[in-house]
Amino acid sequence: MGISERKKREKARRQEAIIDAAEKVILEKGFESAKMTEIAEEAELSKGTLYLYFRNKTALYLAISERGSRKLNSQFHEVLKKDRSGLELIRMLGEAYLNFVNENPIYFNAFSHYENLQDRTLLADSQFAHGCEEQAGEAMGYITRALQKGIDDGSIDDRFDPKELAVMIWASARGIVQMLHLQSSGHYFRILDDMDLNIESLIISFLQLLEAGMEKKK
Amino acid sequence: MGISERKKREKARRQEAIIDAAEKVILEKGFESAKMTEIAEEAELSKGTLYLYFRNKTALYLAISERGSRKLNSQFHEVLKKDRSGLELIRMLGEAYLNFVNENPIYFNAFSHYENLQDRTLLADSQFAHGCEEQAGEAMGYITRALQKGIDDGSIDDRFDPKELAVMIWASARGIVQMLHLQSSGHYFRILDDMDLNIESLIISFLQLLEAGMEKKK
DNA sequence: TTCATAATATGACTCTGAGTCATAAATCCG
DNA sequence: CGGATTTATGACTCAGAGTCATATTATGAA
Repeated sequence: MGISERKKREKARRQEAIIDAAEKVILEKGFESAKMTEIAEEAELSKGTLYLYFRNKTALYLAISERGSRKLNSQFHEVLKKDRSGLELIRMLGEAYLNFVNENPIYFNAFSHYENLQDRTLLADSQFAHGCEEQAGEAMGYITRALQKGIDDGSIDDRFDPKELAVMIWASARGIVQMLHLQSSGHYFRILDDMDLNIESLIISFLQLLEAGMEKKK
Repeated sequence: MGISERKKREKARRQEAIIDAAEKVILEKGFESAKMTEIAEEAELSKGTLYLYFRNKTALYLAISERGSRKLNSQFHEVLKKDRSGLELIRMLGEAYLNFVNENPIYFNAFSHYENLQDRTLLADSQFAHGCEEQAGEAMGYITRALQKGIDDGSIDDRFDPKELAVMIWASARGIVQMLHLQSSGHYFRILDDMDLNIESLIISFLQLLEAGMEKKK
């Protein structure tokens, strides 16, 4: 039936529009101070309508997180197309991650927000939480593929299990990128500033360190 | 004057007691669902009194975070006393961090909570936020010292700047430990479970990877 | 011991903001 | 067109953070 098809599309579109509005408000006020009423206003809807599309505020925030991970994965997807050695691909994935967080800090905040949720009932049965997990799995897939390529082409030592290595790289890169993110949002200013360290060069060194660890020993 | 001395001590002691109560409630209900009233009850005080000791709920949570980082640093301090090579010390610091988070997940949550705060006004002029930064700086100091020792005793390659390396290790270890923490609190279950990976062995591999990267090339 | 003053404690109250629901408007379809 | 169903509204409820007028307790001078 064509009508219910169209209705579904319209529903999806409105959902996206609400997420747009939420992002805009959050960008201005931050996650904590963004109010549902403001988001509704921004979306030119009433508060009640928001709740027809998102069970609660958390669901809306999870939706932002899911959108973010989708976007990040599409960057990763682009990288994997390149004709480079496995080791180079890993480096490029790292850079893509870094750029993504630099350019879209709001999504990184959304990720953290999602990960910090303690109330498991908010996650259960949430299509958005489900989507986030799915995207995370996909991201791992990209890293794993790059690593496998590296092992095959000899640029990465084959003593590693690519899946295990992928998780380590993913997690440690997350830590580094988080530090960058905190730095640029004013946190952690003392640690890094006192040390007179530049974060960009820090990341380059980190990639070098990882690479030195992964590289095939001659 | 002896009396104002005593009063100060009592004030500090009561503050600690409130933090104890807060930790207990949070342990049962999680950060999000812990209510000031419950914490007050647990501490056998009225809600209003809590606000004589902590400007707001965030300040109380920051105090927990500060206490956590103090405790972590005292573990680090113990490690640094050992008579081991620099590289071994780094490994032991990593293990101490891991154990700490395993045994005190609440503090790790408090750290994340602190780092995720977007509203800068909550951090400004907060003695607790200040304390957290101080502790973070101290933690960096421990790592830096271990690295310097490793460079001196030849277990770590001298092509690295120990301060820069310290930040990288700190940040990447944070990412790894965070993954462990999420895993054990039910999050991220798909990524790791689908992959049939054991987190303990993951961490060992991570340390090996780092060590391989840092080790002096012969 | 007595009393004024200051420091500390209390919980009823205010206020903000998330989430609900009775009602209204719009859309669908026979 | 008119009854049914779907979507939208915003006044309302309710929980919980934070406040404040009032009460209690401690202190030190007379």
